[in-house]
Amino acid sequence: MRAFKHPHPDEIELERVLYGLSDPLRLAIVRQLADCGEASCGALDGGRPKSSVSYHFQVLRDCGIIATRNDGPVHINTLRRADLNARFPGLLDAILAQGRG
Amino acid sequence: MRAFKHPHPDEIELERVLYGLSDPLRLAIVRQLADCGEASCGALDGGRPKSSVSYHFQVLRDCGIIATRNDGPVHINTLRRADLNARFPGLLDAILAQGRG
DNA sequence: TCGAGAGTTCGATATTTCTAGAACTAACAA
DNA sequence: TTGTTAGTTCTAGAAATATCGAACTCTCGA
Repeated sequence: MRAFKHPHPDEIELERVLYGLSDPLRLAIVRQLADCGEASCGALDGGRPKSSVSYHFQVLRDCGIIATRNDGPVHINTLRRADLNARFPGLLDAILAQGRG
Repeated sequence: MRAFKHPHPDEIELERVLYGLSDPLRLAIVRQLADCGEASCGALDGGRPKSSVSYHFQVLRDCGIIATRNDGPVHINTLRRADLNARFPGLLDAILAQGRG
C-alpha cells in the first residue's frame, strides 16, 4: 500500500482543522489518540462500518490533524501534536480539555 | 422583529462551535467582532448578498458564538466571549491568535 | 499459494450546508 | 402614508459531506 499524503506543517489550515474536529466521531478519535499516543484504525471505529471509519480517518489526515504510517498490515495513527501546537498554540489543548475533569 | 434565539451558555457544544468557525467568511466575521467589539450585519458582509450573510450570522448565533440584539432598525452583533471562555477556556484566544503578528 | 486480517477505494445514495433572488417585516424619517 | 434602510425568511438549486456495501490491495502466517 502506498504512503499516505499528509499536508506539510506550514500548509495546515485553521479552517480545515476546525472542520475536521467538528464531527463527533472524529473528535472522539482525536481524544483517544491524545490519550493512547497511537492506535490502529480498527481500534477506534465506534462501531461503524470500516468504509465509514476509513473515510473519517482520511478527513483527519487531509486536514493535517493526524499522521498515518504503515506498520505491516496495520495502519498506525498518531496525533500531529507538535505540528498543530507550533502552528496554532494552545488550540489542541483547549479542545482536548473539554470533557475532562 | 422578534428576539433571536441564542443557546444557553451550558448548551453551547464544542463540535458546533468548531463547525461554526470552520468557514472563512464566518471566521472573518468573528475576527472583526473580536477587534471592533460589536458591529451590524451589513458592516461585515464581505461583499456577499444579504441573504447569504444573514444565513452565516444565523449559523454563528445558533452555534452560540455571537449574540445579536435589536437596536432600532439595525442588528448589533457581539462575540460571546465570556460564555465561550467559561465553557472552552483558551479556545477563542487560540483561534484568534492565528493570523496576527 | 491460500486464506485471513486490516484498510482503502469505488459507486451510489442520502444528508447537510451553502448560495442567492424574491418577497417580507420592522423601525424610522420625511 | 410613503419611502428607505437593515435584515430575515422562503424557496429552489448547487455543492460539499457522510454513509455503507462491495470489490480491491497489502501483508503476513500456515
